[in-house]
Amino acid sequence: MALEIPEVVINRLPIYARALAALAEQGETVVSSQALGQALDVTPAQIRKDLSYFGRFGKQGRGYNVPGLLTRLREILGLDRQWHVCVVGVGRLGQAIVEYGGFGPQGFQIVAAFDADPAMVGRRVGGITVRAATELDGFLHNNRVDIGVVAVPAAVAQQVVDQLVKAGIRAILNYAPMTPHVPRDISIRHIDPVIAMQSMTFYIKLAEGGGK
Amino acid sequence: MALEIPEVVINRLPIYARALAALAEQGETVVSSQALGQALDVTPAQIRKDLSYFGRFGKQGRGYNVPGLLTRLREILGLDRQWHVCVVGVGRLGQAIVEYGGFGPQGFQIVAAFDADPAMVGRRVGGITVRAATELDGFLHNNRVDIGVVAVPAAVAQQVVDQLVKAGIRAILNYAPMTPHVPRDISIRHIDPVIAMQSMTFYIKLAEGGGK
DNA sequence: TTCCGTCTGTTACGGATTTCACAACCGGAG
DNA sequence: CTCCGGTTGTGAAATCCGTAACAGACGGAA
Ligand SMILES: NC(=O)c1ccc[n+]([C@@H]2O[C@H](COP(=O)([O-])OP(=O)(O)OC[C@H]3O[C@@H](n4cnc5c(N)ncnc54)[C@H](O)[C@@H]3O)[C@@H](O)[C@H]2O)c1
Ligand SMILES: NC(=O)c1ccc[n+]([C@@H]2O[C@H](COP(=O)([O-])OP(=O)(O)OC[C@H]3O[C@@H](n4cnc5c(N)ncnc54)[C@H](O)[C@@H]3O)[C@@H](O)[C@H]2O)c1
Repeated sequence: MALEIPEVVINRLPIYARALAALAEQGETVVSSQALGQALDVTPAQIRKDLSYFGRFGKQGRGYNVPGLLTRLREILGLDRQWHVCVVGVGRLGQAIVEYGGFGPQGFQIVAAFDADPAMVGRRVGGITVRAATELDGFLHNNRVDIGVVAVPAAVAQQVVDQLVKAGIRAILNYAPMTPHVPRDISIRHIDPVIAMQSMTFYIKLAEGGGK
Repeated sequence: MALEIPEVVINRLPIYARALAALAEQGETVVSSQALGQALDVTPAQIRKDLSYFGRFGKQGRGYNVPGLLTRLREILGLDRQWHVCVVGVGRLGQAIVEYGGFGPQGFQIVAAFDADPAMVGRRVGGITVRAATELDGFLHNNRVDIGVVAVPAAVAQQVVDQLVKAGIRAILNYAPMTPHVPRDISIRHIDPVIAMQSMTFYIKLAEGGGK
């Protein structure tokens, strides 16, 4: 609406929302920025400033209304709708993703899965039927799909991403161990446990004494 | 050695290393910061600055020696050693992690897996035998384990993290959808596809026109 | 050897992000 | 009704980070 909102702020909002959901489940009705910050290892000022980009949700002397703030955050992030997701690559990882029960309850509905391997096509995985990779373009043009999950080998990931982008996908979740190129107006996030570990080893080594 | 190196810089190094490994495999022997930056969607200045924290690895007029820089980065990150990893929680996700062939070649050896479910204990998964969760403490005290992977339900994740930390683990890769509390000298990274999607929806919504 | 185009390492700058600090505010106690 | 402990929202200050720019170095051409 008004300001340009820093991307780091947007990236923190889902964390806040998740914590608020947990508090709501415990029956908490109000929370201060201090209490929330303590739970999330974030400074209270950070939380207040982040939220202030979007409005004034708290009450001085009290804190924030838990269900109220949760609802607002969900509106801001667009989590009050259903999002359509497709998965490309139904190998080991792709199957695990399709079968994972954690997306649906959060509003991310897996509406299709594609694989290039004829042996995979037609099989039912986690309630949906695997389609041929050749059907990808057609499907995306005839159905609204918001987010594409890329779970193919790195060697073909760029090609798959290009297909998704050309077909009008707005966001990509990439599991392949490479950095695909996407236009600036497409969101992309990477999930890579190896990369995550490889930055932690630096600090382990440092703690051991920097040297050997 | 000298300066305090920003964590963002450390987090980018594995990405550089991965790209260099790909170039090396293609037989490339030199690369400029410009070329590398183009491949990774990072500015050349960023790459040069990042590397300059650690030394002078390039040659003016030429660029960087690919295998040489890769070797140096691997040394800096500690990727020239073998790291011992344990997995806690061998459910769907934990099994997929243990069976995933992508860790070993990168020097991350899964040396043990633990589960609280008696039905799971004793089974062989991906070449290792699942141990009882009660053995966790003992195992960690008798064996060097560098990194713990947490793949248990969110409700018990904090408890598992506490156990790992108390037993002297230095780094944790957390797959549970919550933010466990860890001491400042322990590294932790989170992998959560739902959170990743939940920040992208903000931008999809924005692109659709901010409104509806 | 000299010249030229290229590319690094580094410093200086500016923008982005976080932290600080406090006025304004809230609701309850007395 | 007033006071008080507690907490927000927010500018200003401080810090962190990325970008720009250029001197100096390199290798090849001639
Ligand atoms: N980030 C993670 O946590 C993680 C974990 C495991 C694997 N991975 C990565 O995910 C990817 C898949 O891993 P995996 O273990 O499932 O591999 P896999 O070989 O089991 O599965 C890959 C699947 O992609 C299919 N495929 C190939 N080309 C395709 C195309 N053009 N269109 C559609 N489908 C195509 C193959 O037929 C296969 O079924 C790899 O890049 C791997 O490195 C990531
Ligand atoms: N980040 C992701 O990509 C991703 C994907 C799927 C699941 N998850 C998360 O990972 C976790 C595991 O998911 P899942 O689908 O494998 O669930 P799951 O129920 O199949 O497996 C959980 C396992 O943990 C074991 N366990 C429970 N308490 C334990 C303890 N104290 N010590 C050791 N083991 C214990 C259980 O016996 C079970 O085998 C969940 O928190 C889930 O939300 C994350």
